Amino acid sequence: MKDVAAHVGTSIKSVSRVLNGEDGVSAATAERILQAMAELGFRRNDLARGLRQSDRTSTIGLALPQAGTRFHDSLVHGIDEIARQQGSFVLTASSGTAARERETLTALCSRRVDGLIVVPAGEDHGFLRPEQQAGVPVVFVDRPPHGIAADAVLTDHAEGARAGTAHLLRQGHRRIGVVGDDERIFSVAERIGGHRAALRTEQVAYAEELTRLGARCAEEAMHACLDLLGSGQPPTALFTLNNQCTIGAVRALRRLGLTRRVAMVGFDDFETADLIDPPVTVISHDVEEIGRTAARLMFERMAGHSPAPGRTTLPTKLIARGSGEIPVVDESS
Amino acid sequence: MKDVAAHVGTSIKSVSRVLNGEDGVSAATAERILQAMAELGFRRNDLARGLRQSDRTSTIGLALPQAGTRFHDSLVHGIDEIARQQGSFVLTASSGTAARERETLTALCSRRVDGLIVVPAGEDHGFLRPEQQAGVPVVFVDRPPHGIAADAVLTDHAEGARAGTAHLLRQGHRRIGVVGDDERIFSVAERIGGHRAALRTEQVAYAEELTRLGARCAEEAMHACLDLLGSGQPPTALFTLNNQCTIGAVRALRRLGLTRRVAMVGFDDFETADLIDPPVTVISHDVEEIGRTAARLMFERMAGHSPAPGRTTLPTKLIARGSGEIPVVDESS
DNA sequence: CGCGACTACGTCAACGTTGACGTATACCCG
DNA sequence: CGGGTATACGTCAACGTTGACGTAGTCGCG
Repeated sequence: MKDVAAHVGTSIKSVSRVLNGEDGVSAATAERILQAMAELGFRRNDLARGLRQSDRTSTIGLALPQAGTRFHDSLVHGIDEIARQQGSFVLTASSGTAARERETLTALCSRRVDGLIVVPAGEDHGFLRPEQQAGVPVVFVDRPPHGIAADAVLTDHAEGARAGTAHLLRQGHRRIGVVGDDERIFSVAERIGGHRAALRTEQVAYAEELTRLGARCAEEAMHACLDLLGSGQPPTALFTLNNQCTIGAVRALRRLGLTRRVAMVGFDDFETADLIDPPVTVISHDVEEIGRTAARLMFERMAGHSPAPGRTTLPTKLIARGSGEIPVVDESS
Repeated sequence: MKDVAAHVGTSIKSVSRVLNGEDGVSAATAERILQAMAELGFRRNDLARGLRQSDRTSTIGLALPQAGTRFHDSLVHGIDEIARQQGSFVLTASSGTAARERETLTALCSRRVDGLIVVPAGEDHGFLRPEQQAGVPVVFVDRPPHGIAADAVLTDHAEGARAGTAHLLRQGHRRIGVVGDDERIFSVAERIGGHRAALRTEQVAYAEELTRLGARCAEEAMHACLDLLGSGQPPTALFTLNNQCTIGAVRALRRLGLTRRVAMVGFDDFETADLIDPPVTVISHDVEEIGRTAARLMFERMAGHSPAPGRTTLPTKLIARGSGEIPVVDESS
C-alpha cells in the first residue's frame, strides 16, 4: 500500500479509502490509485486487516479426524455451501488421532477463525473454553462435546439402528450379524445401542458371537463377514454399521453366493446402492444437511444469537430397496 | 501476550521467548509464564506472526470449482496428506463459476497463502502473475494454465479415452455412444479427442448422433442414455466420460434390460464398480496421487527449487471387469 | 467579510508478534 | 581489579491496515 501511495504521490490512507470504497477521495485521485494498484499487482493483506481484534477474519475452522471419507466429504459440502453464502472461507485441518487433535484445534484458533466446527477425535475439549469465551462459537458434529458446553449436531444413530434392526426382525430374522468399526467411536456405540434396543423390544437375545467390530475399511469388513458367515451358526441377516462395512458385506455375500439368501440392511446410504443386486436397503441420513445445520448454528452465534447450547438431532430414513426384505431361509430345518 | 507479561510482571519479549522455545529465560520465569498462559487461556495470534512479509503463514490455498465432488474429494485427500507432512494448513475455497474464480483466488492470496493449488474454472489466470513473482508458487491441476507460466499436473485424458475406446473396438463395436459433461471442460474435450483418435486408428467414422454431451449429473446422463439407446440405430457400446455419467448409464441400461447386451467402459473408477452386474470396466486414474504430486511440486518450489514450469501427466489404467468385454450383438441382422 | 460546513486529503496510533539491539548483573580469568 | 563474556532480561521498530482525529482549502450564506 505504501508503494502504491508513493507511486501515485498520495498518502497511504487515500489508498486505503479507495480500497474500501470510502468517500473523501476525488474521482481523479481514485482513478490514479486504482491504476497504480493494477500496475503494481497490489493485493491487500487481509491478515493485517484482521489484526485489530474486533475485526472478523471471514474464516471458519473445520477440524476433521481425516479428510477424504465419504461422511466428511458430504459434510464439507454442506458447510461450504453455508460458508460461501456468508462470505467466509473454510480453513480445514485434519486432526487425525486424538493426540494431534488439540494441537490442530489450537492451530486453527491461533489463526483467529471466527468460528469452529469440530468433528471430535479426542475425549475432552475443555481446552476450547477460552476461545468460546472470547466469542468464537464452537459447534460439534456427529459426537457430543465433553468438558465444554457447546452446540452439537448429531444423527439419531440409535433410532436409525433400531429401525433398521426392527425391519429385519419383521422379516422374521432372529440371528442378525452386526459388522462395524470400533465401538469406541460414538456413532458406532450409539448404533449398536439402537440395534440392541430393537432386539429387546422383540425379546430376541443379543448374540455376542454374531457381532464383529473394529472393521475400519471395506476390506476388513469383508473378512469379518466371511468369518461370520462361515461360522457354525451363521446369521440369516446382516446389519452393517457404516457404508464401508456395507460394501465389504456385499463383497463377502458375493463371494459366498449368498446375496439372495442373507438379508442385509446397512447404515449410511451410498450412491450406487440401487445398482447392486439385490439393491441395498439402507438407513440414510442427510450428511450435507448436518453440515449446513452446524454451519448455520455457528453463523447465528457469530451474529449475536446466544441461546443455551443444545443438541440438534437429525432423523434417519429407512430406504427399502430389496436386500433388507429377504425373508429368513432356515438352513437347519 | 501483553496480559500474560503483566500478569507475571515481566516483559512481553520474555513471553515471546518462552513461546518460541528460545533461551535467555530462566527456568523459574519460564515456569511462571507458562502458568500464566494456561490461566489466561492465552493463544498466540498467528496472523500477527505472519505479518512480517518474510515469514510463512504455513497455509496453502486450494481453489476448487466446487467442493464435494468425488474427484475433488480424492484430490483434497492427497493434497492434505502432503500438506500435513509439511505442517501446513489447507485453506479451501470454492471458486464456483469462472466469474467468481478471480475473486476467490485473490481472496486466498490476500490471506497470504504460501502457495496455491488451482483447479481452474476460468479462462485466464494472468492475474496471478504478481503473486507468482512475489514468490508464491502456483500449481494447476487437471487443466493447463492460460496466461501464466506455471506447473500443471494433469491426467492423460486423451490416452485413457483412446485406450478405453480401443478396448471396445477390439470387441468389435463400431457404434459407440458417448455420454459426458460439457465439452468446454478441458478434461471432457481431451477425452473426446482421445476417443476420436482411437476411432480414426481403426478407420471407424465418428458419429455425431451417438454423442450426448452436457450431462452434469447421473440423472441427466441417464436420460441422455435412454434417449441414445431408444433411437433408431442405437449404439452397441457406451463410453462414458466420467463416473457420474457411468452411473447414469448403468441406470439406463438397467431400465432397458440391456446391461448384458450393451458394452460399457467408463472414465473414472468408483468404489462399487465391482459390485454392479456386470462389473464395470473403467479407465482409472489415481486422483489422490494427482493431489500429492501437485502439493509436492508446490512445496518444492516453496523450498527454493525453481526449474522451468512444466506439465506432469499421470497415466491412466484400464481395469477390465466385465461390462467392457461384452461382444457386439447386432440387432439388425 | 466572517463563520460554519464541507471536501479532500494527511498523521498517528494501534492491532500482536518478533528481529535487532541495548543493558544490568554476575562471574571468570589473568 | 580491569576486561571480557555469559545470562537474563528489556526496548524499540516494523510488518500492513484502518479508526480516530487533524487540517488546509473551498464554498455558501447572512
